[in-house]
Amino acid sequence: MKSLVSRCPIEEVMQILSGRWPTLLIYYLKQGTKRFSDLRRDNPTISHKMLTLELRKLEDAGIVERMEFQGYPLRVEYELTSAGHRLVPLIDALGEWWEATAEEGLQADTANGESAVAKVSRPD
Amino acid sequence: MKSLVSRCPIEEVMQILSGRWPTLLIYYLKQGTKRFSDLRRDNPTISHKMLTLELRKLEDAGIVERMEFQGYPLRVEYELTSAGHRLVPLIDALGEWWEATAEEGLQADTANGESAVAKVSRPD
DNA sequence: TCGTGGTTACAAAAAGGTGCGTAATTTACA
DNA sequence: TGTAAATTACGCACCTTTTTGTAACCACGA
Repeated sequence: MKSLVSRCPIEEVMQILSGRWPTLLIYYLKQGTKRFSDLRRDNPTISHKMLTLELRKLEDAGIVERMEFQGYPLRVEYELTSAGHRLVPLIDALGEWWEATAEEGLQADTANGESAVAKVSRPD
Repeated sequence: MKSLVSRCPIEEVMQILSGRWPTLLIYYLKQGTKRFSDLRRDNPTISHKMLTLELRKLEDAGIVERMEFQGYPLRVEYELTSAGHRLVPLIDALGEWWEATAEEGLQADTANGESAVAKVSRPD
């Protein structure tokens, strides 16, 4: 699933953050340490399997730390690493950008139609 | 496209930026106006289908503007909207965060509050 | 038996690739 | 003079690949 042989750091981050779950999980984890079952409650639509996969991915990326405590039943806690915490404001900024964009976008400059804007092509 | 009924702006942005192409296309488009065929040359591994789909998505999101010039053969140019330009530094910040993280991540740290509890690593 | 965190096998769904068709004009060529 | 080919930016149908969901199973002790 990962070669991560990309020369571009942006490609690499997006490989990690892409999809519905990563940013959502980070969102919940920034509230503090969470157990596996907490995260499932926070986000009831994620499947058991996806949650483990996504957490593993975030762990591998150094965003989340997994702590396993022996005991019965088994207890595992997840929390953001310091890198994970530094990521949070960047993600938030994207959300804010989107909100701002959505507002301005209400007066849709996308005056679509069959005939597009009359732009004249230069002779070439 | 999708319902986009998400209450969370972050979920919405990620829906747009997720995947290999959106940030890559934005990257090339920040260099200036590009034609469809330019973008294919910039990124030879994207299929024409994907390119149209992704461009349409970015257009719908208000990130890219599509300009169609009549003439034969048809000519279409794409460029970032002002919102698109404002997005660029946010994406760049993610890339920088990743680079910084990758460096420090070589010694996978735990700069968080240390619980004295034993931490057990997963078998694998 | 239940509950925790996790794995695996199989099935369904989504994403993506390939290749053909199309428009309106110009050029290529017999 | 007739016509076939090429051009650009796609849409569409079909098929493969990847991702995700479902469900069953595991360990352990209360």
